[in-house]
Amino acid sequence: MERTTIKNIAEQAGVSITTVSCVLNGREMRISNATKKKVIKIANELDYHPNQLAVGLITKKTNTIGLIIPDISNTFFGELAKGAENRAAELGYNVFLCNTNDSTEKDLDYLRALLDRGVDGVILVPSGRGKDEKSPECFKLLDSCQKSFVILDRTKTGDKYLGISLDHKGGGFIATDYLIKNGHKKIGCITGPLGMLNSYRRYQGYVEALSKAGIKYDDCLVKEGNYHISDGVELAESLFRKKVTAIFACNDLMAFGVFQAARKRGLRIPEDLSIVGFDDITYSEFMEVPLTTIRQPALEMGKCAVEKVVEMINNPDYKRDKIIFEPKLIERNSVKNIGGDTDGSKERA
Amino acid sequence: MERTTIKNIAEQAGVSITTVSCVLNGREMRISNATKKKVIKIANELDYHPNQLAVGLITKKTNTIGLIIPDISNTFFGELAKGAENRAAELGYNVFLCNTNDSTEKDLDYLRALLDRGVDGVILVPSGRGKDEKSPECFKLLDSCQKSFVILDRTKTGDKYLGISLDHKGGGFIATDYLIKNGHKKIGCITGPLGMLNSYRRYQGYVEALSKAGIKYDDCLVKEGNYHISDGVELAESLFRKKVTAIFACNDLMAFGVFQAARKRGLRIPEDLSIVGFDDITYSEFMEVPLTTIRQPALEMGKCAVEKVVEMINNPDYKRDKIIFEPKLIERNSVKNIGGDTDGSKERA
DNA sequence: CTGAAAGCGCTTACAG
DNA sequence: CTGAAAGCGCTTACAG
Repeated sequence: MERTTIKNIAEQAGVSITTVSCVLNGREMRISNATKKKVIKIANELDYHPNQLAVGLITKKTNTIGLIIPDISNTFFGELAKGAENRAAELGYNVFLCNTNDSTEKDLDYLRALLDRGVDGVILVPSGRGKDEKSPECFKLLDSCQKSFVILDRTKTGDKYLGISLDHKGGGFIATDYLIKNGHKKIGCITGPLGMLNSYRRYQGYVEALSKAGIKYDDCLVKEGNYHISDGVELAESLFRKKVTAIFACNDLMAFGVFQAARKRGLRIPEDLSIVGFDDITYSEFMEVPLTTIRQPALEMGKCAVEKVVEMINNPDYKRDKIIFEPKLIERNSVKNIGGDTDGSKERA
Repeated sequence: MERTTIKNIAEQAGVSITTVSCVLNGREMRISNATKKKVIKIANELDYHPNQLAVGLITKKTNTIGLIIPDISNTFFGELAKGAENRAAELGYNVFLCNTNDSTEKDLDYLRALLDRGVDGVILVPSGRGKDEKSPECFKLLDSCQKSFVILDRTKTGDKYLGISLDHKGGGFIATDYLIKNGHKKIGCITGPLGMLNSYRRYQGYVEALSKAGIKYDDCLVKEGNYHISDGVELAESLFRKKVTAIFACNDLMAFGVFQAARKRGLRIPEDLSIVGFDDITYSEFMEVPLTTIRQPALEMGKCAVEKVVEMINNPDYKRDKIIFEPKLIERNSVKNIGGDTDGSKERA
């Protein structure tokens, strides 16, 4: 069963391939209704589907988008990808998924591969920790390749690209401020890698909330992690020793780690320790004590990313603005009011 | 900056495109070292990368694999996808990710799209609940399209395809048997949709373990869910009323739901209720009480799937066997020994 | 050692 | 209303 081609149809219909192509593509050349019907009928009978390689080669349009992501098994990125993929399908695009394991070298390799495959646009969640070897090359290629692309989540400050991200600083602020409003003064912070801008911004939000409340910043209360559960476990330990009453974990995974460390130490949450996370991944709601956290709308962000690339594809001089999603506090049960002002407070547990 | 083509190189080098193609592809035609070097040098200077659409069109090989999956944001599938994607990259393949939201119609649409794009093989995790409208069409197409493919996870019994899955019945047996060995006799079971073979098999394992232990099967103790956390919450309630001492939840997500329902009811785990899950997703280890569960090696299964398609691609008459991964009991803290025999028991909490 | 030619499956001016 | 021809960017016999 070879695939049927336009040529097969032409032969059976006794017309030229030009005619077949035209009726199948609805070209306006007033083709007689008779041959039009005949061609369509035969095409259906033969279950004709155009070879997209050939179409792409000639039209320079593949209806294909590349999605480069650090770790698809990470729930946050998984939702980003899902949002993107679903929206792409709605808009008639297929997506190439590229998993980089946070290696900028793979960013570059994949970008090349995508370009070689003629994708119409690419969505990039850049790998790495800030000072990456291949990152500059990757962006250079992006600049020169004339393709539509958007930087998702891990945008750079002041860059000239269409970037989609969250107000991470605002998120860090809200999280810390909420803790402060609940009477906490000795607040630990487990950050992500500070070389990554988003991590740094969350940390800045923490600093700013402290400062605004007139609480003296203490560097000993800040620990740099790497967004893994294990970091939460380890770094929480040293924070416990400093007698913090609350911890702002810069992602939910590390917050889970804190839960675990607390359990081991016999600390009850939120009675003995309050926690706020960041991301609001699906599982946060189902932890032993449902986690209060800052929500990132991952699904919508992924969706937005493909909408933007597609807009750029259809309109090459589309304005490359920045799209900043709003962080949102999701109040659950991991924070205890230990005597702050009443607004924003919440008694439970 | 147009992409450089083979023609550009040929012009600059003053040779034919045939020559360029040959040296770049290492064809054995004893091309003089001089022109060989010249061509390569120019190709590098111009940063030449072959247009894969053209290559694919002519060679009928795209080094591309389609991966059709029900829900990429589900941790289990996310890991499957990650394993697949990483291994594909190692083997020189790019993957098209297709997210079906468990719709067989999308299975079919995507399969068509993949075929139109000339993928060399496809990995399918079929959608649906058993009695699906589009499922037969999808398999018919798979049969007739002459492509290498493997059915992953949701294999059908007795089908003639290369299927990769787990011994689900064995897993259900191990889970239930473990509960029995820990002295439980009144064991509830929250199943997946029984129209899905894998779900049914897990349930069969439960039935078999009961029977082997001489415990009378009670249909009131079995509730059919849909693998969502919410199912766990709801169905656990009715099981509590039946006074079960243990619950086998047929996936970890529903086990999380049971945790939540138990919490609401003031039931302690494992003191008042023992639970065993299925899948061993990342988060299970970090629940309030680390979940005892049956592990599915998702990463390896994804990896295996691409290895098999690639083998089939390279060797069209590759034997289409079945690959069955072994389920493995992961003992953690959600089961209490209430007086069973000592082997397999575990005192904690 | 090298090139002209055909062709992969399509689209699109252009000419009847 | 319809078709011959050129061409997308490549590969591969085939002929020198």
